[in-house]
Amino acid sequence: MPETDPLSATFAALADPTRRMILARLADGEATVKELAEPFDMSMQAISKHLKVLERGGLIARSKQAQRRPCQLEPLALKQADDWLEGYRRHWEERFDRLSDYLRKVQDRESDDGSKR
Amino acid sequence: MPETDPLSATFAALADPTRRMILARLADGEATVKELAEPFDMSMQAISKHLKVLERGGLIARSKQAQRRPCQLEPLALKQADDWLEGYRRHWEERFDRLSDYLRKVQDRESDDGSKR
DNA sequence: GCTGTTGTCAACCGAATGGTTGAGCAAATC
DNA sequence: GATTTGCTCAACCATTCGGTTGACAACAGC
Repeated sequence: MPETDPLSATFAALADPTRRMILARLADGEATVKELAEPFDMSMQAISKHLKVLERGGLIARSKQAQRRPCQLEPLALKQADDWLEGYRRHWEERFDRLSDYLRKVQDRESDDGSKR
Repeated sequence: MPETDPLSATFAALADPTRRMILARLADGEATVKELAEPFDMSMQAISKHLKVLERGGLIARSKQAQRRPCQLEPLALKQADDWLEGYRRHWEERFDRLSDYLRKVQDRESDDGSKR
């Protein structure tokens, strides 16, 4: 995925359960590649690639201490994904409202049935 | 991408500018494949494929009227993506708070400098 | 019953993804 | 200085992606 726009790179990085688990781990604080690879049945090289995808998506930042290359969460990209979703919030809230209306009506009708019985 | 988990399918569907533009169009209301393809310099087959990806991501629903196959936004998947992001909200809010603190400190220091001048 | 419109399916293509193994680098340790 | 540890790079592989073209199905209108 060469020269993609930032938002696409972010969403693409999020579209993988392994990478989302890595992010979950990083939410608890900095970690090295070794530590991140630990829980997975996968080579460290594979994890290294996942980290590169996360980095391109702006989701993590990497530092350098000795031969270790610790990663930390970079929340700005997450916020930008959230900002994009924000533009659609009213859609699911409206849908939720309609659902509530419907449930209320159904309940009213059931109450009527009950009174007739 | 076979038998992916729903959240991954949703994020993957969002990771393409064409598909996000399609969603933006659908936010204004139902549209046919032809109408959706209109603004793009791309075959209708390509759009049809994008729609299939969006459908697999749970982002759109399709009905059937005559030979037309209109699409509409399905906001639940967007909400679920948002719910996932919700778990990280505190991270970017904390970061924002730290930035505010920093800016406040810088401003204080500049005020000191000013008083010394 | 033709003809045009709308849309999908199938096959193909080049590029990207997600994994592997093997080699190698750089810093810490013996 | 030799070895181990932590990590990346390069090459390879199968699969998926994003687009194309061509054929065709289903319905509408003449």
